[in-house]
Amino acid sequence: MSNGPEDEDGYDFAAIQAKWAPIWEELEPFRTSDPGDVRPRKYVLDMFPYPSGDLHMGHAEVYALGDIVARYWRQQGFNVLHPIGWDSFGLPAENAAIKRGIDPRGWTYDNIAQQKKSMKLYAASFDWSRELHTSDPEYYKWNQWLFLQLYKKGLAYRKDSWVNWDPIDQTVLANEQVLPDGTSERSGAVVVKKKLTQWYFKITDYADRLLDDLNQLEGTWPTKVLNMQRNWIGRSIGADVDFVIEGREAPVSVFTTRPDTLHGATFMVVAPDADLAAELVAGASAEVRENFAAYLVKVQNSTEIERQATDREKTGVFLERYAINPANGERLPVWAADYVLADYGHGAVMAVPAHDQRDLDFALRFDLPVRVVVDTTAPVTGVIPVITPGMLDGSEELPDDPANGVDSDALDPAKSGTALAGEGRLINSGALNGLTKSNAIKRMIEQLVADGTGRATKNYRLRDWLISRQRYWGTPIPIIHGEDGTEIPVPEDQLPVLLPPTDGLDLKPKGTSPLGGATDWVNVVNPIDGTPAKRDADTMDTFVDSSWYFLRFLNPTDDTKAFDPKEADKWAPVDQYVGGVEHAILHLLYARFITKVLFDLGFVTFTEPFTALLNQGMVILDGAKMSKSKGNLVYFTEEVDKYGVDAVRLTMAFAGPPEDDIDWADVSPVGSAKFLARAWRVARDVTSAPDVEWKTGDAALRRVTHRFLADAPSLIESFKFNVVVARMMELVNATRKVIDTGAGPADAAVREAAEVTAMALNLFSPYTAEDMWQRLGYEPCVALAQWRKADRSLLVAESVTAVVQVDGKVRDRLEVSPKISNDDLEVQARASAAAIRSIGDREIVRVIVRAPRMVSIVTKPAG
RNA sequence: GCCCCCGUAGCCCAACCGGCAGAGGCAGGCGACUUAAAAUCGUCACAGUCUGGGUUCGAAUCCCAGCGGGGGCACCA
Repeated sequence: MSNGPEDEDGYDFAAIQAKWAPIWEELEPFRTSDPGDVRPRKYVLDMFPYPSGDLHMGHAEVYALGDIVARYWRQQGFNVLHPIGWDSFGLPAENAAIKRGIDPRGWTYDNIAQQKKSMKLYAASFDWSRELHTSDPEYYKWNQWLFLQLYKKGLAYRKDSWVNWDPIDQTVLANEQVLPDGTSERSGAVVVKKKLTQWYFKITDYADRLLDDLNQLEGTWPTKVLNMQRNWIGRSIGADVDFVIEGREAPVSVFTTRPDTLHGATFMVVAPDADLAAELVAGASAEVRENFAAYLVKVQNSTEIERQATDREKTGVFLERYAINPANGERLPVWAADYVLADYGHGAVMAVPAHDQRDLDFALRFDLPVRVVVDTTAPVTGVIPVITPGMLDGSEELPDDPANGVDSDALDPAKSGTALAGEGRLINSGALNGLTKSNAIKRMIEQLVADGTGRATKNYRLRDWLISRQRYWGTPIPIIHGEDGTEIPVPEDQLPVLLPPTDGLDLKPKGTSPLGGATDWVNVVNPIDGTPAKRDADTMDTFVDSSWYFLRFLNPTDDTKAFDPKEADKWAPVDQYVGGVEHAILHLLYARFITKVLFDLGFVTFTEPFTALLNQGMVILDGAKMSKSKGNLVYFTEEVDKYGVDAVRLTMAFAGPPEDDIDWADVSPVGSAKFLARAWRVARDVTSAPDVEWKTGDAALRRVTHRFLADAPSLIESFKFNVVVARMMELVNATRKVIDTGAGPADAAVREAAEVTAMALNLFSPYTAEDMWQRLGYEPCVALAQWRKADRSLLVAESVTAVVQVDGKVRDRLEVSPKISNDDLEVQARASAAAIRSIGDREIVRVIVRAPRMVSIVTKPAG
């Protein structure tokens, strides 16, 4: 679509863009720096982009939506901080550099230049004076500072552990970077396990707070994200139970969420890759040791995909050892099996096959006993009589277990193959018999505590955050390793530890960090005793960079501190964060964690970084995610060239609720462009002067205008951007009508409507809005014009339609005054001929009146 | 397996606290302007809200069950 051969005074988006971009560049209307500004503050933040090339349609969406919010608050009289920067460390730059034999710096900063150009054209209302790049030493110096703060607190530590290994990128991955199908989020390679010494942040120390503080965000974060985070942290409440192992001094603890079923434990299982398994098998026969060794090799060579296939047959090896059940003294055989995870709980479980499907599958496979200890039929069938509270607290006798008349075979897990996971009452469990599940859990924990063989405890699905990467293009870890293996943190006054130049370095993935090859850089002198020492050659996960960038925007050029706590007090936390749902877990969880650490260290006074969150959906095409490989890409620059910035932005807002995906095949940038032209022509056609008295204008149009002024703010605040656009269209349509077939272009209400349209359009399509504003006789910038208050007297309609229902069906409509009383309305409704007709000879039993909208007459059915 | 979200015209989507199912757009039909077309302007809606129950004077909206679609987590004890 193009503007075509228009009359000389037609709408031309290209000309308008070319006209206003340099003027805004000059005026810098969105710079936020005046310390004397007394307006209330809002910090609106859009997730910063990774510069992987030019902007794409996803960027077009997020920056369109974030800008609506930022511009809105400015018009509402707030001092708005809306910064932008680049998340510019990371693997794609390095991979591109390797492929083309160039420096990742060049690639990265070229892309940033390209994106910046597009972003400026896109006219998001950013404060460009605060622009930052995480790959600048001025930024990553403070990543290193942050690392040292965590290190001092014992929250950054090194451990030797099984890690996720990406065989293509030749680097470790955080759990969060392994996709559900067991492949790498980055390279797509099948992730394997490898034992390596790596740096971790102790996020698990914060698991409870990260979980519990989500409640504070209820209502301002999407429910979906809150649930995803809760799921990810995955807190389980249960108990640790200590089992004595024959021939071993220290008991072995297991974690269980079902301590009530302890009497039903018939064996124990340890993770084959846990140290405990190796220790226990050491005392076994040569044959078993051999079997175990072979099994372990098999387990370690299996991929995440293989391991996670839930329907695969259970495997395991008996270790020829026995554990003693602390509840009843029974001897339980100890097995090693890979359905038990080494890094969850204690890497060992008590197996209760009757009430856990995995344990049952294993028991049936290896012919181990199955003992039912919860009668799951009890509450359902009433086989056990009603249990009174007195019975539960022990003051009354519990009834015997009669369990007769029940088809025991169908319920026997050993025969049915289905574990009994449901509620029920305890049997075969000594003192617990007759108790419900929850009471039995309580009672059992009390008993374990009394015996000193167990305690209530919690476990988390969340693991510590693995932050080291064996790659070049990231923040060097500020640690020096002494010859004797000691870790020496680089003194803060020696930061930043600069990345060495790439000259002479082999960036190709080879399993160890390329920085190790920078001999001059790696080899240093131990700052404590002057002996030879080596720098840590790993770099940090780039999620460290983005976990605190919102604070750096407050004083991005300060080289004396990461951020200014006074500025943080003023601006932070972020009032409105806007970004893609793909960051619902990783980035948001890390940023929340780091914020809590900074709070504990006294650097900030808040515990959650993002007060409100808007997650926009994805831009897709024909129902499918856009991707290069599928060849269904829509290009940002093409769309912007074809339809104009304003039309693309408006389309993003109008497509539907922001959290829904936008199928670019379903929406119409052409339609958006047509609407913009239509709105623009309204402003062009206005012939009255700016000082015309609005009151003299067409009353009906004024009502439309003021209803819009009254409704739009709450719609914007609840992110119903699509509805606001629809309402703008309604306003423009109404104005057009008055110009063409009503009071005409000189009417004051036409000017008022056009001005309001320009102000509102500024949120979505700033170029068109600015041009309209100027044509209406005002100086730039419309973005700084304050939102007008609706005139309340114009909000009341002259008359409203009241409906008359008889037995729930609409039978008549009455035009009434909006101020009509319930009584008057009822009188009118009872007098309605249509109502009387449909009532017939039936008796009216009830009349419900909701003036001025509705009267409901209820009759008694005839006969 | 566990948790969450969504089903309204051909399509994208509205509908405040339960109160006239339609605000807006796309596609389409018709008309005006035009020699004609484009552009522009105007005009046109029996979809009864996925299905079945329930609550209610009244249900797209609340409750239950089911069907369909989407998302997150998952051998996490």
